[in-house]
Amino acid sequence: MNPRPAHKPADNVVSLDGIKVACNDCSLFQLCLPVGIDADELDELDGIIKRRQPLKRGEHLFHVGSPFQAIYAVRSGSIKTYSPSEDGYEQVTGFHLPGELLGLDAINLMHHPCAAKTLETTSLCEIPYERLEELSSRLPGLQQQMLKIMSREILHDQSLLMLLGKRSAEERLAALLLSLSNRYQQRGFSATDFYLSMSRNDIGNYLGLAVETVSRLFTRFQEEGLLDVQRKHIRIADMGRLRGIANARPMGKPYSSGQV
Amino acid sequence: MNPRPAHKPADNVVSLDGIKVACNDCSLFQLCLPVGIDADELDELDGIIKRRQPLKRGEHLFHVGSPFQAIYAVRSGSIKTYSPSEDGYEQVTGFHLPGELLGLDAINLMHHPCAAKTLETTSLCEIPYERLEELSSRLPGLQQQMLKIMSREILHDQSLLMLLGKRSAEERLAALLLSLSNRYQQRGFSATDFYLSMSRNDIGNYLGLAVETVSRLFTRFQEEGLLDVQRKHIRIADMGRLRGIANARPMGKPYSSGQV
DNA sequence: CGCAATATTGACCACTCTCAATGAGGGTGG
DNA sequence: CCACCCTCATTGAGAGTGGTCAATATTGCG
Repeated sequence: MNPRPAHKPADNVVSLDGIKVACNDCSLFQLCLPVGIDADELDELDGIIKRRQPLKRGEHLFHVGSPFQAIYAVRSGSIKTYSPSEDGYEQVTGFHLPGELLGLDAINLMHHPCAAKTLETTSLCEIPYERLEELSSRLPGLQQQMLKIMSREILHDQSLLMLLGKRSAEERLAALLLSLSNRYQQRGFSATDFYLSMSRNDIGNYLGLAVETVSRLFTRFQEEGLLDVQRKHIRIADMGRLRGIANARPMGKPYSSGQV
Repeated sequence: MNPRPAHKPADNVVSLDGIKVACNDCSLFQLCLPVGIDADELDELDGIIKRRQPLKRGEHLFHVGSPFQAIYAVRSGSIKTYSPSEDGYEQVTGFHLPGELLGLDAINLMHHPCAAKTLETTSLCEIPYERLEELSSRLPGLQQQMLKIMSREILHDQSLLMLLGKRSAEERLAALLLSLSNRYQQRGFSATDFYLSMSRNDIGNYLGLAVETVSRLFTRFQEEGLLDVQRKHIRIADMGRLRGIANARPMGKPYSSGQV
């Protein structure tokens, strides 16, 4: 598994060696990789997965309120999820890179609480939820795995909460860049060199910052030698210092959690 | 189900009519109430639930890193969950009222990513996860219900994200008060009259605000005739206007989500 | 080549944080 | 039963981060 030199748009098809082809092909290692699923079961899972035609940039995978029929795994490209409130105001709730799942937040009410839109040309796998449910009721390993993935999602949201609640603007941006870096690296891409498929606007929205602030931060980081920024192409020049910023002690007082 | 006049500390034992006693007793209607579980199955579920002795204010239910063995349902009292990072800095991630579950975020890694601490005398039910897993592999209805609950948790976190990312201080506090109001009302307590079991410090931390800001907001809301505040005792005097504040258009620009 | 969308940069200002002091409860011990 | 202490809550004054508004670049696309 030699890292590609850089992640470029439309160049980010996942491949993971040592994992069953079927699963691999579909970026479903989140469901399959961990323990608890054997070869036969994997074939079964593979059987219910549909490959979809790639979506072009800016197309919607689903809208708010769409009936929930399937969860999706990104094969290549990237997707943003966002929940529009009234009047065109939105909150971007996540960016989904190859190998990552989306749609889990729809299980509760059986319709999508957020919309999903491609940030570039994107291909996906579709996993019909009904059949997944049926399958997982027969395969305890799969069921456990589902719960774990959901749980991980909760964890992710909670770390984001920490980010929005207690971090300064530069800490937030640093954290996002490191998150993307890690996630690309996990998929076999370069950790220091990648393209941002999302706009500055999306980044600002996601991090709870104004676009202008994001822009200023990118230039500042560049000036300070942390990054090489060329529009959407990012090179992390000083990973160590970037980590230092992202992991800085949150603002606010040390907060002694109370009495007793 | 006649609403109690006000929720007071140690007065908030849940009771829901029309639901099986066993389940009712244990505030587990989240697992049982919705479709998909019949009487026999409910007895089985009831069988694995343990009642615990009440915890006193300030006691921990679990710490960060504690091995995950059970999920918990609050019967009476209230609990805060928080994830300490290094050096005593914390992020309060949630307040859990009677009838609500906690511990779901531990399923992924099998240890608790956050700590749970009682805000007052609190009694709980304990549901051993191993046995719940085993049971839910036999009862498809229960399994579905588990997924739904997890999914709801994700939803909840996402609305919090919106709150922290795009809302002004007063919108955040208004939203929290309304959330508590709704949750108390759902459990049969007064929607306009309740006690805050958490400190101003906890509130500020949860909402990403300084304690002083929270305090100032309470006095301002009082002056404006929205609330009657007497320390921890809150009476919502103008529910309509409070809703107006909480649902105000988020700050920032209307955000036209991009091209295409 | 020109328009439209996106990004960058600057000036100004407001919201909220920080620091600091005071006030109010709640518990403990004399 | 009251004095004392400790924690929590409130209030004020000042400062700073990040938002708003506005003008200018840059890019991409038809």
